[in-house]
Amino acid sequence: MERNTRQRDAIRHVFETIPRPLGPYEVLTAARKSVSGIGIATVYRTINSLLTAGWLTDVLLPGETARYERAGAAHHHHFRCSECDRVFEIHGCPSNLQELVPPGFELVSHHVTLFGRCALCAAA
Amino acid sequence: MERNTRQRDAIRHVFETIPRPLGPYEVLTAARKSVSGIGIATVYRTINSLLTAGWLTDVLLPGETARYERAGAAHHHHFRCSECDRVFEIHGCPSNLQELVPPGFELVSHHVTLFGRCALCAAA
DNA sequence: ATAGATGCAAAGGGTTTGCACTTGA
DNA sequence: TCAAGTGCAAACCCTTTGCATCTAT
Repeated sequence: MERNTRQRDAIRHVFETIPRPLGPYEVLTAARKSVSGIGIATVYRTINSLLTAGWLTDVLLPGETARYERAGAAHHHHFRCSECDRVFEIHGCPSNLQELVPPGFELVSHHVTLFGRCALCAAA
Repeated sequence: MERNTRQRDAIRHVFETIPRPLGPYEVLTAARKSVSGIGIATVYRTINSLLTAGWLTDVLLPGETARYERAGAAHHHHFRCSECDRVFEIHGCPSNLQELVPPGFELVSHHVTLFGRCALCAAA
């Protein structure tokens, strides 16, 4: 991540503009609006640099390929709408995780995903 | 899943014998002990039939490929040891999940994975 | 000028599928 | 017997990599 290129600007712009976790092909499609010839390999390479640089974090939902979002937000989890497939941030954590840990086990971190219908889909 | 074959017996036997979530290649390796010529395609096809039949369920951990275990156990979650990579069942659920759900959203199900060190690795 | 970045295509993992052969009922 | 099941290889999807070319600096 040493040079500024049109491609990297475009990819960063995508993440700065769309406020939800994005997969590589979503990033590609959005970035092509600024740099039409950009390739998927560049998207992957840039995502990986931005991860290493701490500018992005990965959002790993069970059974799905990785999505990415801007790093820096407070610790949070995700709600995935099974109707529209969008992923939303949720704030706060389950309170009694330590109680679930078997004796002798050491809890380091946790991952929570909620599934259901988002407000828009539930209203419809 | 209409006929009983040596291959299917072997695969069912693997799941009945090894009491933890297994990936397709782990199943292949274990099944080859009974049926040496069994192929990976048969493992995948059989796993998918057993899923459909409700005899297996999938265990999806964030950022990993699917594992499978015998269906029928009570609702549970998993603890993954980051040292030995084994996956353990944990019992009980976080109690206040509903409080995390944004207004208007409808919670249908949830997924929790805990990470850390298992009792054996923590003791070492 | 030149090392870093890009685009393409090929190569890798994991999973599925087409097809001829085998086998359980 | 003969349709269901199997094994192999090819095909797919997602991701990474090799390489010739391009481009910020």
